[in-house]
Amino acid sequence: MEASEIYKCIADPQRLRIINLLEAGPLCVCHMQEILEVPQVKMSKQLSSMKQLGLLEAHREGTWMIYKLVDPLQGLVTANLCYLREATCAECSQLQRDLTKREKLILKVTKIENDCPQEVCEQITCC
Amino acid sequence: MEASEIYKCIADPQRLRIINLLEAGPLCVCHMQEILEVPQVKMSKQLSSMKQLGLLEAHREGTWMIYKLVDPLQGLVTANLCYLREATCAECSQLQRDLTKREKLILKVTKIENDCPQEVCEQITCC
DNA sequence: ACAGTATATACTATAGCTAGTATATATTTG
DNA sequence: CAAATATATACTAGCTATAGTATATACTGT
Repeated sequence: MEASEIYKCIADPQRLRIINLLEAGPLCVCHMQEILEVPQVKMSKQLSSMKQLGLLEAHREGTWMIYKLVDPLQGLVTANLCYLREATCAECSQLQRDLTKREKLILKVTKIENDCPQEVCEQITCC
Repeated sequence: MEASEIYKCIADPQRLRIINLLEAGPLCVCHMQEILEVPQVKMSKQLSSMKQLGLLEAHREGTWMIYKLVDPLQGLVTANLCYLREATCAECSQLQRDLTKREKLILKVTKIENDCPQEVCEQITCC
């Protein structure tokens, strides 16, 4: 994976937000969709292109597809995420807001609705 | 300047090479052209788009246009350059080779031909 | 087997990017 | 002012990326 491919990927704010979310833990498509508020088809296409690129991997759990960052994640991506989370710009604060939204969503689906893949729910109990 | 604009800029290997070169000191168009071996029109267009974006600034010295990175350079750009210069990938070693080529070219135009803008030549004597 | 939910793919239209050719501008030198 | 050098811009064609709509697939529960 060349640096330029990674930059092209994170040059799209939406894709950067996806990486930011997944860096905090695996998620299924519908939850990412709810957090980022994008149409299903767009989310699905972005995820599949990022998987193709080698940044993400996915597995099925029932009807859910759970995506996560490849491990170990490219150092270049990590370095940029770290930088952006500390920085002050419109995009950067969006990333923070997404993480907050993620926390709330996981709590909701875990404790109230119990409508959540195992792998995602477990994040709450173990963190 | 948003992060995504910066990423879109450095997602082009050619533009990244330009930034890499200029981070080492100001250069005129024809010298960058010689180092990167690209047609004049391409070089000129890329430089002007990067100037428009706010990453570069230029001034004229005779028939030469001297470009340099804005000072202070966006931290995000600096951080990525540092990372890439240490990393091992095709693009990264190209950056190193460009810097070497730059050294040689400046030495040549300064000492032998004396065909070099003042600002560029001075880099050799003062470093 | 059927209905419902979650996700992916095919297809199309369109917008944005890039390269290339030709031409223009700015400056210096004779 | 003419010629030479360095750089920029206008215009065009081709390519790539993106969004949207419709449809398909995979799985679960009844």
